[in-house]
Amino acid sequence: MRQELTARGRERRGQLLACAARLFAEQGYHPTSVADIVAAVGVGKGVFYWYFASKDELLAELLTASNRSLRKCQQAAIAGVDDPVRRIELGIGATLGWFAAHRDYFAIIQFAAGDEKFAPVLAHNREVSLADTIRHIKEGIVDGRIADRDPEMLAHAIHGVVAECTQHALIGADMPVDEVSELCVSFCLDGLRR
Amino acid sequence: MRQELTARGRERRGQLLACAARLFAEQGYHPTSVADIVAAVGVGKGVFYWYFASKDELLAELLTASNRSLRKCQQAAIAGVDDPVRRIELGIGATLGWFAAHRDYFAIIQFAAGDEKFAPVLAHNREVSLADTIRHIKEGIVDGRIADRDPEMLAHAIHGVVAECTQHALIGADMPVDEVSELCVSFCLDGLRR
Amino acid sequence: MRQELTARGRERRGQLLACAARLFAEQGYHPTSVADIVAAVGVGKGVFYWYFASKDELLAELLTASNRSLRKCQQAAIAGVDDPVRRIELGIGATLGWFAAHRDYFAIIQFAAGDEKFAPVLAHNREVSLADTIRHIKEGIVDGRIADRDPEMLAHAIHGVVAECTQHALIGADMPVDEVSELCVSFCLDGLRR
Amino acid sequence: MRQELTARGRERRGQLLACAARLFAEQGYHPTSVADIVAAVGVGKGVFYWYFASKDELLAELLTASNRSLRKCQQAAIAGVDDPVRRIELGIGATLGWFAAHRDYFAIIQFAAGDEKFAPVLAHNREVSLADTIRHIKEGIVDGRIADRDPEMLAHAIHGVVAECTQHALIGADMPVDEVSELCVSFCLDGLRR
DNA sequence: TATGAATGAGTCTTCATTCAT
DNA sequence: AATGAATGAAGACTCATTCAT
Repeated sequence: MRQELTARGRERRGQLLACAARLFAEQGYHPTSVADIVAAVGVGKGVFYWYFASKDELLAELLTASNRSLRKCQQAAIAGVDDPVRRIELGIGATLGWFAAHRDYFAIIQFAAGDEKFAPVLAHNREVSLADTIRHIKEGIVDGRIADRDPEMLAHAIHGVVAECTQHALIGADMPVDEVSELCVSFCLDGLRR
Repeated sequence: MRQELTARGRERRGQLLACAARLFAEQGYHPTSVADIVAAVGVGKGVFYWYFASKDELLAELLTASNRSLRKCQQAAIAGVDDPVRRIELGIGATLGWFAAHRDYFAIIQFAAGDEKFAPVLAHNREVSLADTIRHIKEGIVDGRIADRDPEMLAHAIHGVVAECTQHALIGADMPVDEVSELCVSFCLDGLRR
Repeated sequence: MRQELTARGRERRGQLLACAARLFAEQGYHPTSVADIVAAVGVGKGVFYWYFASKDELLAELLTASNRSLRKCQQAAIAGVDDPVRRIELGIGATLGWFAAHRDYFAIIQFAAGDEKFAPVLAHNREVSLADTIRHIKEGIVDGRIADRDPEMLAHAIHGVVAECTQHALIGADMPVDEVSELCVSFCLDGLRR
Repeated sequence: MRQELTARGRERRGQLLACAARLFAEQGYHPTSVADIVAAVGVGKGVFYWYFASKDELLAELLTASNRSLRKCQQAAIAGVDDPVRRIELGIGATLGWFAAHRDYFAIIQFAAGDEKFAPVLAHNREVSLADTIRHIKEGIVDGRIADRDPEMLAHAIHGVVAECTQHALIGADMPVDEVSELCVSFCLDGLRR
């Protein structure tokens, strides 16, 4: 809505975003009312609508902002690494690390995935992330390091492993990132057998 | 609410359940009102509350019923099979097959997973299913057919692969079950490498 | 919204319509909240939306219903009269009589005329009424009883006279209908001069 | 609010007035927010309240200013004319001409006429204008040029004709002022008959 | 003078649930 | 078993107005 904000404005906006993220993660999106959010920040109701067009828009922004942050993290992790398999390993680690540091977002993303209205935004985010993984896989196949199967499906499989392990081991069981990461990596690279 | 239902009553209840499932899958849980459901069935609003204590309860029932059905399907698939690795393969195939035949439930389960109120029910369902997988994995480890790593994490990894591939390949891309199944199995068993 | 209503339902609907009309006339449309209306009827807020899709829709219905009533009155007045000039006279009288008996509607119609959203509905009502007047005028011209000028403009002029005199003499000054009617008729038929 | 304004101040005030008039005419009074007005002028919200005590006050000012302008126009038209009938003719023409040149105000006045809050202001404006017309009529009656009927009612009738024809022929159909004027005059002076 | 930010009462509307018949 | 009607708490959002700077 607003394009140019004063320093104070940017801060308020950030407060609202952060507060909303926390409340959404704690109580869920629908159970959290705009009134709850502004009360938590300690401002009037109008403030919310000065900075955001709607509650939905705020969530959408949370989604895109978190995705931006996650991708930045992933890309920093693989910067300068040539080996595609190694890039996959590092990407998995970066993703797990990011979620460990931003646990709130996991619940938010999971909610959004189950809602008709936000699924499209998430789908787009996922596409982008997937495309990266697919690229690494294709390079790996060319190099002969990765078995020659449908790269898209393989990418999905990796994402599935990471998502599930994030939820169970990081969010649920609070295991150390490295350990979880190692398990995901070894499962993805070597599978069950031996 | 009712314990004993007439034949007609059981049918009504079934209609409501089926109609609700369809509408929840199409439009989402919250966007579907009780009024929508009874209108779709063509009955008055009171009927709904004759058979269900609340809208939430109906969803919970949908969740447990679908889980019961899925498990039955999985168990039928592995009945009489001794090889644990083979049991895992068959379980994956059965799961994918079930979702292919009950696509509506995928959306419903996904919604429930993102909702504070229903996550517990799902978590329980998942526990049960996981326990099965873990058992197979442990046997496989004892047999020396499966690498000796944390069986719980491995089970989660498998579930993640199946969930993601269900969503992408079955629901999204409408690929044939066998093909998807084969890919999931080979990924889980052999991993990416070679 | 509802199509089939029980007797009780029809009554409620009528109460809401009548109450709303009174309040709109007394305080204006915008200053009257849905809460005011249901409170005046003594029912819960949901009842309003059981019978009407929105506050706007209720007003629209008030507008069309009142128009229907007015037209019925006008047509009853001229039924069986052949002389077009006489029909104009009788139509003017019927219109004034109707407004005298339904003073509330005058304010409502006047409000609606000034609102972008309802002007179209009114415009349509006016078209219909105008068409009648034009027909009479044309017949009068053919008969040689009425001067041969643009019938549409003449019809508008008559409507203007009636509207203004309704507002001033009936609503404002509470003059007897017959007297006002006579003045309108003589003005329209004979003009100012002598 | 302010009594003495700088040149720049007067200009700003004028901009706000003009912009508001345009927006009110285009979208209606209530649908136009103060935010819309200041955005259209390109200033901050505070500016509005520097020059006007409230949105209502701005509209009231628009109403009185437009009335002042209209009256000036009418009086210029009849200046130095003795014949009362001729003065009526000229007044009608001047009124139609003014509205043709200030179409925006028609919608604004029409809105105000239907609003409890502004009707009084308009009523007063109308009184003044009516008084003029009544004076001409009375003189005409004394002269024997105008039939001896209630001058107030006659004045209202004339105003009704002019209002309706303004709306229909000028605003709606965009007919040339002279033509509309001639029709109004002939209707008012001669009526329908012959 | 001017601005961006803040206020908060007030509005419409939805909907799960209950009730009288 | 079933219905149409009723309830009312709760929610998102608007906007005229005010304030700190």
